[in-house]
Amino acid sequence: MIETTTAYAETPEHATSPDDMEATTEPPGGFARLGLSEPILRAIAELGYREPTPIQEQAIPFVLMGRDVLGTAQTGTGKTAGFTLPMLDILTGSRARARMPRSLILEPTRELALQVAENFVQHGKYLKLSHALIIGGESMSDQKDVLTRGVDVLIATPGRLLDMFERSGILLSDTRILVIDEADRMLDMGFIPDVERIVSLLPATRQTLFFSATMAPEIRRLADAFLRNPKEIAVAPPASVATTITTGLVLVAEHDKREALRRMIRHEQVQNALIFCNRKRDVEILYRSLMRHKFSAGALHGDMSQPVRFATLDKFKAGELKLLVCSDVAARGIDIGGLSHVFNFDVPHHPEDYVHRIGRTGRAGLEGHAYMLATPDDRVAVEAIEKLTGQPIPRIAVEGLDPVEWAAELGKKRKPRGRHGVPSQPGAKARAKPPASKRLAGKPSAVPTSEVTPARARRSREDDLGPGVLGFGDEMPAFMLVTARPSRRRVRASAQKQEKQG
DNA sequence: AAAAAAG
Repeated sequence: MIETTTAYAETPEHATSPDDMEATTEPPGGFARLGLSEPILRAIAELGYREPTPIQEQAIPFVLMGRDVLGTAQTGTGKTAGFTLPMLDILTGSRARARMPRSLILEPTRELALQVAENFVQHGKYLKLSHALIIGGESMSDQKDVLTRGVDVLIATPGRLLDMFERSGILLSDTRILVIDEADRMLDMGFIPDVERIVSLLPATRQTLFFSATMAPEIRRLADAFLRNPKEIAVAPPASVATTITTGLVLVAEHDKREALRRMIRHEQVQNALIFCNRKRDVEILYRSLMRHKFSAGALHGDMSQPVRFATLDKFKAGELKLLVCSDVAARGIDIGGLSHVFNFDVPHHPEDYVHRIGRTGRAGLEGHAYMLATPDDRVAVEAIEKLTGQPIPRIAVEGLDPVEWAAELGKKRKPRGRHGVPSQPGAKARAKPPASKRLAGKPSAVPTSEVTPARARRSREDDLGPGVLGFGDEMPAFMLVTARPSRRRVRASAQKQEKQG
């Protein structure tokens, strides 16, 4: 791997300003002004925090006052410290009783829960507070043991928390601080009934902090139900694309996607990148493909075991992995410092997901890059994204790939599939021909057949399926490799089927 | 259309 060595404009001596000197020895003035106590100021000074971010500046004093807070903010705005720091301050001084956590933080994903827990450990370094992480996929008895000893802060995903409650492992009657984080995502994922149930188990007299990246009407209704006279705080307009992110869109044929991605990765100065796929199985396929091509890559999606999920994320954060192929499990919240690139290998179906995905880069004022691959079928989804963000995504070209154009409007529909994702057998005659609209459209074929050489097609398939169609060796009949469009998928599917059987 | 979270 070739590392680009940058000539630094400043020598280390020049970089050490009086400001830096002061910050390492004394609490940062900005945070002290917010009313945080000395042990917390010391911890955050050691972490290198200088000045509070806007959300911290606005939220911390009100949380310390015991007010409810309704915050519109995404991760990367310093939101987490905005609630952990004052919570630590409030909780310090008295002790937790067995199985009666004094505060509860609800997170939509396990990775986010872990991240918040790490924040508590760092920020509470000089305090004697305990926490428990209550999430699925890991030993319940270990989690129970911690709870029995008594915890000040419980950080949980809703499913496991309720499970634990039903098994009488937890009493929530003394939980006087509640944080609902990433409320919009909880809503998207259908967790709201669980959240409502959990809230009903908490005392009515409590302090509630409610955060969401957007404040859609449904979210606001929830906030109204959970909060009392909240202080409202907003720091980032929803659905905006930060100006520090360079975006680009590559229109490419389906079978060229992996090749296009590899070329982009090699061409760009990629420090570390998230690569999003829409489906878990595509995460696996792309991950294996990148490994075969000797990239430093890992994979992350919700069907992987929890220890592997955390271990992979750790490695990626530590820089041991350069690329992380992932599903939308990583689209929101996960805070990875200095991510240079986000690649959307698939166009997300929900335009908001695009905003969340690319929001993983271009953070903390650093330059970010967000490139997306689109196939001719993705036109509608791309237009929806551009409409939402109000910014067209500049079209960029990747050298050496077949030029393609958007599919005709009526041709965008996917062919219905038979059971198990395998197209119905040829007997279903309606499917043997392209839709009439396509034949009549008069557009040039998206991929000129003459340019799809058997070698190219074979390479593409091998990338996908390993050895290719079994039984033909290198003498595979040309018709199986390049024919009219509708059959390509069928050939692949049958090859896949053959491989499974053989 | 699919992802996440309780197994």
